[in-house]
Amino acid sequence: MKLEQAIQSTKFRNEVHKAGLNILYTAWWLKTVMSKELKEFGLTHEQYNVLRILKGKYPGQMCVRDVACRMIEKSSNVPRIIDRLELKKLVKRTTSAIDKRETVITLTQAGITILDAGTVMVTKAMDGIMVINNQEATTLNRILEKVRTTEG
Amino acid sequence: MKLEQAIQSTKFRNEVHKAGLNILYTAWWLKTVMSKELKEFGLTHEQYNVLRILKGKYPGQMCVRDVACRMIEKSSNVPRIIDRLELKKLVKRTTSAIDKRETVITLTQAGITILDAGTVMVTKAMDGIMVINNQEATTLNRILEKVRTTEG
DNA sequence: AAATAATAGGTGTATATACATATAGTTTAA
DNA sequence: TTAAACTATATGTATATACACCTATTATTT
Repeated sequence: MKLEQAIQSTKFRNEVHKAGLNILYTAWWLKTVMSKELKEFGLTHEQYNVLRILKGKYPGQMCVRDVACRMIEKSSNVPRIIDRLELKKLVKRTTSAIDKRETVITLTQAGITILDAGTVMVTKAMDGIMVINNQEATTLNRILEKVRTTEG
Repeated sequence: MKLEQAIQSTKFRNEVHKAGLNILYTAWWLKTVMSKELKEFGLTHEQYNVLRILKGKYPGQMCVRDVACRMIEKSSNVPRIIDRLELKKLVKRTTSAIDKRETVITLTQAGITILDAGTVMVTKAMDGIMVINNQEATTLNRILEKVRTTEG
């Protein structure tokens, strides 16, 4: 669907302004698709991301801060997302012996199982809907990173 | 900042997968920049969007449904966003005389004033940070719309 | 005309974001 | 070595998202 139809507007200051709205809308759309796939596993998009990050070091562990700095949305409240994962017994929390300030998060077997199942679905869905070729993706990545040039 | 640094990961299935994450991260980044600009006006990003949508028909009015279908994030709970705008006296709610189910929303003078001031700041910020040229923006728009081909 | 369906908006609940503050533990420096 | 600064995590609050459900009103059907 064209952006004009999606937000019922044709008034953009210029192509750059339109690109900003297009990025926001496409991100919302992607998140919605992912969330729908994850629903059958009782996972939210954000819970899934935390599990995926933890898997990156599995069977090693990560502290809350390590998870947080790998999140796409930097303002995510990781302790609270972990609360919910812990309730569902998908992760375990322990206090680090080396630095008692740190909380060490461990993926449980149930966590691995549900993550792998979710990943199959999400990957299939993404490959099915993001119908752009490799060259287009490379161009997209280049321009998005140029958009963020002034970052930080 | 490169995506790899931003989310401290270099493992992407392919360029398309990376593009998906890049879209999500860039969207979060854009929203963060906008929200910071709007903070001095006591507006959230979403409240600002509702005001902007209402301005599109000003001095005409819009019902809640008309606002909702123009929102970038379609799952936004518009009645509740309007609750907050009404508390700040930036909009007024009245029941439509023609169809008593409809709630008609009107921008107040205070709403127009704060919206215009916010727009100056947001526009300046966006023009300052989105340093891509017209051709790049056009390419970006074309690819993003191709990404969403399967939508609906 | 009465019953049924459809629609608009509001409300409840769980989760997440955004940000401020609190608390415990660690490091540094006077 | 004690005080001060810093760090990691948790917690509190307001707002938003996502989605289900309720109520009032309007449209449709029989």
